[in-house]
Amino acid sequence: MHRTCDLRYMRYFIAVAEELNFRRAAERLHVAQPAISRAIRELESDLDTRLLERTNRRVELTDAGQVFLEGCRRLAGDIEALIDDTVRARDGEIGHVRIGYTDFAINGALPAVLQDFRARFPEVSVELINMVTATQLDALRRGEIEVGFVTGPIAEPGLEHLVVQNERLVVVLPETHPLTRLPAVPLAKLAGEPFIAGQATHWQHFLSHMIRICHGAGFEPRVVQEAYNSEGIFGLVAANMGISLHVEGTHNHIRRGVAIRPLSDCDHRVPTEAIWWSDKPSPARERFIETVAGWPAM
Amino acid sequence: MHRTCDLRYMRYFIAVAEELNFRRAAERLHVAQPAISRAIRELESDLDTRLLERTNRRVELTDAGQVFLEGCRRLAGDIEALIDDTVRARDGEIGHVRIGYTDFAINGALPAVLQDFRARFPEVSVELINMVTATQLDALRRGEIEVGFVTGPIAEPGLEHLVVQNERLVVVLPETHPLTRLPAVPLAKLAGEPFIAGQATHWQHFLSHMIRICHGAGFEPRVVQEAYNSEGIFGLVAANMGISLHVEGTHNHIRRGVAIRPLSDCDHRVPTEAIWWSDKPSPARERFIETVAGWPAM
DNA sequence: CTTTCTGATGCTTGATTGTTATCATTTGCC
DNA sequence: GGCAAATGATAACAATCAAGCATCAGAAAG
Repeated sequence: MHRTCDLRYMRYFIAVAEELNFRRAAERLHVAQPAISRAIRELESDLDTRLLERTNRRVELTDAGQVFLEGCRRLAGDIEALIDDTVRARDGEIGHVRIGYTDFAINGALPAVLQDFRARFPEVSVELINMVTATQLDALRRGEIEVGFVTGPIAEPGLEHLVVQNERLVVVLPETHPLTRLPAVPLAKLAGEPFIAGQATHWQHFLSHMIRICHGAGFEPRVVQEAYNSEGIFGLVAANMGISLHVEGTHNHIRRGVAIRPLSDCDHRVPTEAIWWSDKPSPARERFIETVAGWPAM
Repeated sequence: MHRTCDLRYMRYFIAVAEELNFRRAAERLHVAQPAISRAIRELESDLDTRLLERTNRRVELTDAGQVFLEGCRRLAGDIEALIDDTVRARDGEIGHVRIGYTDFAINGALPAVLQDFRARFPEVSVELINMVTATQLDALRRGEIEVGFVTGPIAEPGLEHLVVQNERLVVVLPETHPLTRLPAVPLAKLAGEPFIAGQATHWQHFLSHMIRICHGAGFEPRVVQEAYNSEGIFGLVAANMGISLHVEGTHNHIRRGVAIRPLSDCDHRVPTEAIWWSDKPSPARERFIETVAGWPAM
């Protein structure tokens, strides 16, 4: 049972079993007939089992040979399939990608990108994990996700990025707030307002945008309440506890009791970026990034 | 994709992928380390796919390598299983036997033998085909059955046999027949009776026994009706159309309207034999014949 | 009885695989 | 910072294995 179950020998055996003739099998395999004779002899010797009952005039399968033949056929097919799968894994046509995403990303183009990707690579399974930007950066470092959709800008060596959204900010107001009467709100009008914001420990990447533009308008935002996520912020605004700033993509996400207004004097944009570790090769991830890059809206 | 999917290389790859260390893999396989390096390189070259991402200090699987590893493991297991199946087919532990049997055999020890065989070799499938002796001989010649249970004696070169039953004859009488008053019937009393017999074209092997013993008692049986099988014979006797001779094993098979009596002056016996083609090897058939031979009642 | 077809065998050659010795690089330690 | 240890890669050589060629032996066919 050493070199026996060499696949070459199995192929030889399949040919002989199908032709029931050593010479024809040899021709089919483009080898000389003695090679076949010896291959079969070695197979039989290693298995300690007669596979072909052969006289000088007739060749026929033994019962064991019949069983072995069926097994060899199955194995030959399995190997072809395995090679195919391996190559397709190399090309990223089968595999798995784990993707982190922020609330901003899921309210933006991410759903459409995912749909496109699943249509183009149906055999790549996608795992989606909601995380804030900072958590995604950790997860990337630990190899727990292949791609993050985060609030940028991110500049870390070894981390590649692709901007997928670049959104203006909007004011989130309680429906009854006086500023809702304006079609667009100047930033300075928010100076004295109580602010609702995401938790400082998790939302730092967005908060730095918020603080920067408030400073640009000459005031420090007065944060009266922190919320865990976008849902929480909108809820607290609806409860009239304050106002907030958010990205414009949130218009996909209307909430009763809340009014959204653009800023009249602020061109600042908050980028959402796909980021990944450029030195960790992952074919499925590359196909995913290609899909992201090819998405027209980006 | 030529010699790549050699199993040796697959085993090498499995070892490296499990150890994630070329040297340890080499030790585990009892070969030198360069052999491993080259095997992996050839695998990768033949598949045109990088399987292991390796620096001088760390080895890790690529996505394609992971897919290939799982496939190799599965294939390695399948090959072991195939070898095992092949050896078991050689030993007749798995396989198929087609068995012909007469009415006499199925009323005798055959059912018990079959039960024993299926208990001992549950993975040998048994196909049972009811045929008269002459048909079984044809089927054997054509290779349509491996074993026949026939009415003997059979003496044909190349055909081995084993006597499984050796039965006295009994008289089959209509319930109302005067001879039923005797506990045992002398043969000569049947001289003038109308006989029911199996079809001459099919039942020749049994008929020759019947005719021989009648001649021994000094008369020629007067056959008034032919039947297709035992059921038919018993039915015609019950219908008072005549009497018949049958083997004693038929007492397993009581029919309303029919009485069975032994012959008082006839020691002649009708053998039922298992027969098979001695020069056609069939491991499952050999196990079956061994079971037949070991059956205590035979 | 010869011819033809079959699979088997012995010998030689070429290819594949393994071993030894060595290198280049990285990591850890003093 | 330099040295030792460990790792995978490489080159050259040796052993093994498999293929080809020529030929043989036995059976069927004419």
